[in-house]
Parts: sequence; C-alpha cells; structure tokens
Amino acid sequence: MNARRPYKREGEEARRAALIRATLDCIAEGGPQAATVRAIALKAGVTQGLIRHYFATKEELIAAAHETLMTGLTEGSLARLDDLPADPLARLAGFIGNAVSPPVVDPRAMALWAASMQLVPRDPAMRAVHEATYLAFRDRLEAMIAQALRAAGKAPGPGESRAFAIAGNALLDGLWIEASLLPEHFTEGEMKSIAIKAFERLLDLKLPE
Amino acid sequence: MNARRPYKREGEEARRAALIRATLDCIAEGGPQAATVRAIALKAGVTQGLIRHYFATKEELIAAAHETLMTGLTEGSLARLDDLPADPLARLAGFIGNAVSPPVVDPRAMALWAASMQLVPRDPAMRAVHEATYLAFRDRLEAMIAQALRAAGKAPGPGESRAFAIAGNALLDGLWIEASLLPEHFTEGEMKSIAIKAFERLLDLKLPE
DNA sequence: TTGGCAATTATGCAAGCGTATAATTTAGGC
DNA sequence: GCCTAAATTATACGCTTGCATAATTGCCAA
Repeated sequence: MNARRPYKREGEEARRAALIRATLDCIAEGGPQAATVRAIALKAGVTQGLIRHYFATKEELIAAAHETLMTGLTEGSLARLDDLPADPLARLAGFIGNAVSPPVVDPRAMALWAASMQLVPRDPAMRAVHEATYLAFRDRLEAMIAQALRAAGKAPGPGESRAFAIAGNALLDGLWIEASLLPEHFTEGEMKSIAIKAFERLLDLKLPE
Repeated sequence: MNARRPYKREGEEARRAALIRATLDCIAEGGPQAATVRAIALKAGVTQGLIRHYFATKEELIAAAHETLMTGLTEGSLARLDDLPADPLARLAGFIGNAVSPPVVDPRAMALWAASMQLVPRDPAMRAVHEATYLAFRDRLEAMIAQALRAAGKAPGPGESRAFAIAGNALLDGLWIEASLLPEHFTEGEMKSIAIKAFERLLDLKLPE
C-alpha cells in the first residue's frame, strides 16, 4: 500500500507564483510545446491536478505567465531609476542604458518574449496583455522624453512627443532583441553607447554618461 | 461501398514544395502547435500518410519549412532593394518606407518570424541562419546610409557608420514589429512618417517624401 | 482534541498526436 | 492493352495531452 505523497499547504499567492515561474522555466527551456500541464506541475513540485485548482484552464495560466514576464521586463528597466539623480536628462539616459544592458538583456527573456509574440495575433487575452504592457512602457518613455526636452528648453510639439515615444520605443526594442539574440556581436558598453547616441540625435539633446 | 479517393501523381519537387507551403500556412495561422500532420495534409490536399513518404519525420518537415522561410525572407528583401531609385537619399527613404509598410508589414510574416526567433537560442542551425541574414541586412543598410551621408556631404566617421547601421536596423525592426503586432494603433502613413523623421534626425539628413 | 473544509493528490477519460503498415490506384514502358 | 513500380490512400496503434472527478490530507477554529 503506497502512501499518498505528503504535501504542504501554501498560500494562494505563493502557489500561483510558483506555477507561473515553473511555466516560464518550461517555455524558456523547451519552447511552448514543452510547457505541458504535467511538465509544469513536475517543475513546480506539485501534481497536475493542482494547476486546475488555481487556473481554470491552461490558456489562463499561459496568459498569467505572459503578463508576469512582460511587467517584469518593464519594471526591470524602471527599477534602478531611483538610484539615479532626479535630473530628467540623467534619468532618461539611465533608463536607456538599463533597457539595453543585462539583466534586462537576457537570452532567456528573449526566448520567452518570442514565444509570447507568437500567441499575440490570435489569442485575445494575450493580445490584451501585450497591448497594455506595450502602452504602459511607451507612456513612461514618452513622459521621460518630454521632461528631458523641457529641461533642455525644447518643449516638444503635441504630436511630436508621441512620435518620439514610438520611435524611441522601437529603437530600444530592436536593440534589446539584437543584444539578446547575438550577444557576442556587441560589448555591453557598445550597446549602451549606441543607444545613448541614437537618442541624443533623435531628440537633439546632450545626454550624460 | 465508398470509393477510395482519386488522386493525381505529382513530381517529387512539387509535392515537397506544396507540403512545405502548407506547413508555413498552418504555423502562420495557428502557431507551431497547429501545424499537425493532419492539418498540414488537409491544407496540402493530400492524406496524412503521404507526408511520411516525403519526410521521414515531422521534425524533418519543420526544418525544411524553416529553411525555406528564412531563405525566402532574405531573398525577398534583397530583391526589393533593386527596385529602389538610384539617388542615395531617395533610395534610403524608399527603403525605410517599404520596411514599415505593407506588404513587408504583415501579421503572417510576423507570426512566422516570431516562431523562428523562438528557436534561435536553442537550435544552432537556426542561429547560424539568423546571424547570416541579420548581418547581410544590416550591411546593406550600412552601405545605403553611408552613401546617403556622402551624397549630403557628411561622410561618416569609421565607427560612426557601424553605429548608425545598428541603431537604424533596430529602429526598423522595432517599428516593423509594432506595426505588425498592433496595426490598428497606427495608420500606414503615420508609421512611414515617423520612420522617415526618425532617420532624418538620427542621421541629420533631409530625406525626400 | 477534534471536526470540517479547503488544498492537494490520485485516477480516469476522451481526443488528438505522430508514426507504422497494409491496401489500392496511377502512370509509363513494353 | 497489360504489367509493374512507385505514389497515394486508408486504417490502426500506442502515447501524450488537457481536463474532469473522486479520494485523501493538512490545517485552523472551536
């Protein structure tokens, strides 16, 4: 008579977080097709039935994992801003530097991001999450750009600010992808320098560092 | 007594090409998980058993499809370069405009690209293909930027040209992704205008159109 | 100490998957 | 016009998947 596996009760938050972390690990290691209910449960140290207790469907778990990933990436770029001087130009420069340097630049994160992008066009939930996180990031960038320009006495026109944010966001996205996908083609310092100089020319600003 | 489905014999090349095309269609429409043997066979207008007659395993078919996709994308972008005007400034502007407008901007291409990106960090062959196509594209852009700058009497410094190409490539990639992923957030004209203006400021150039 | 309830495990199921193999049809050489 | 080899269809098998449900266990209140 095999004894039933012993277990510990965990708070709802902790369990959900553990399941999401296990999901992201599975996707990062073997792609979305490797993130089966059984594999996720194994990695999280629970049995598969528990997943359905916290997420009505696997799709729901995947969407939650995507949201966690994206907000994590966004916050990674914003996290160390508090260490920088309040000067708007230094803040913008620091933000740009963070976005194209480790730990934001990371092959694992890149693989997860690519997996998510693939789902966005056909899964409404994923699309909504992407839209929200994309706009949140872009709005932060737009505000920072506007403050930096004002600090330099070059207040942007109404539509100009939006265009700067769209282009700046695209620039950071592209550099992040390149740095994450082919890291040995660039040194960390080079990427940072290219990003800062590109923003300087884009905004006609002199940025510190 | 149901009659057995009638069929036509096709040349090996044609059948392999049809199966690969059907595979890419399936991936574009429903992601890799939708590219099942049965779905591919249905879309190709054959029965599933035939697939194994041309490809020993499904993995082999997927690999062939990815190779076809990547070489097709590379050749497509290189071919479009020849259709552009000879004047360096108009040439660069036209190239930028094309890169952020249909048919280059295309949800199907985006989905396929995301599926490939996902494999790059894990699969050395995919990584090699990506590296080669990325560098080929970037080198072409670098040459066009250098010619445009020279035409405007602003020859770039040695390291400057590389930095412009990396940043410009990142900018185009990012805008292409945004436009493909959230098309209703931008009008075609807006994206084109943003891209051209961003390059004008980045390179300190006046571009036509 | 002990109920009781929610958290967790355990088991089962139907559907879809890739693959194997046998049966049949097509097309071309003779 | 038939005969043969290859192309294609048809069928079946074993496995994995996501999901459902029953059985058990851990924990907290009383």
